[in-house]
Amino acid sequence: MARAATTSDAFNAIAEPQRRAILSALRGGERPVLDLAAELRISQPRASKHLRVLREVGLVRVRESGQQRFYALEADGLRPIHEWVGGFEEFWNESLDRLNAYVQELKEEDHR
Amino acid sequence: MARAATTSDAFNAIAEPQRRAILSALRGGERPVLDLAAELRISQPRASKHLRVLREVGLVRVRESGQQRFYALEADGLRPIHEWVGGFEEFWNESLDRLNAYVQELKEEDHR
DNA sequence: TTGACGTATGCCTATATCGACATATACTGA
DNA sequence: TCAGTATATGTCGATATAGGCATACGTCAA
Repeated sequence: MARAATTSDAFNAIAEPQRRAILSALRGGERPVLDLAAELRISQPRASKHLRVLREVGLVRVRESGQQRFYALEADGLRPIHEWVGGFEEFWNESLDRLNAYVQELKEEDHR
Repeated sequence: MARAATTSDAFNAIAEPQRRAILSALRGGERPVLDLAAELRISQPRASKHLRVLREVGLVRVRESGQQRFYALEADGLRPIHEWVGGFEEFWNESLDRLNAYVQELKEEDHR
């Protein structure tokens, strides 16, 4: 065996920074491919490939209109991730020690 | 250029199912390596390597005790992910259509 | 019908793991 | 000192992308 397939679920889909950027860009509404490619400053083929991955894991949907394809968020797919991560919420460290350490850091940065 | 480095942030760290399993297992408290390897049914070297990745991105910390190393959750590292994903919360689809479809699914499962 | 435009895909190269194994390192007790 | 236990690491083989480029495909306007 070797490296496991990665493009098969939402966890892997959002592991790619540019794919996260695409999802963020789609928060403003559906967008055609070239539009997204331009905003992310990547080639059109690269955009299409990332969009394909996102589509396959159900994070975006497509609407065809003439020669354009408008991609839109399908945010429900992010929900399982939010829930999984949220399961660790009770372990987030909120102690005063931490807070103090943080404040110290800020101070030291100030003095540089 | 080629495939981007993946082991460098929390998003990538949790893209690996076994690493997610390790984090879940650590919710019960710190555990030595062999213990985790046994629970996940993976080899000790594999466990050590996954733990190294998790440590490098700040999702676990180690406490040395004799010849054992106890790994513990450092859940703060998951927080940025929770926040990023939470940013899409407003787009989650809660329409009645959806809910109805879900109820239908449940009914159909019942009739099988 | 033809040419331009918007997208999707196939091919190729470089690289990053995953997993298995063997082995090095470190600590412990006899 | 020495064997035994718990971990970490290096190496090797297989495989999965990311990116770039060329190109196929479908739509539209002239």
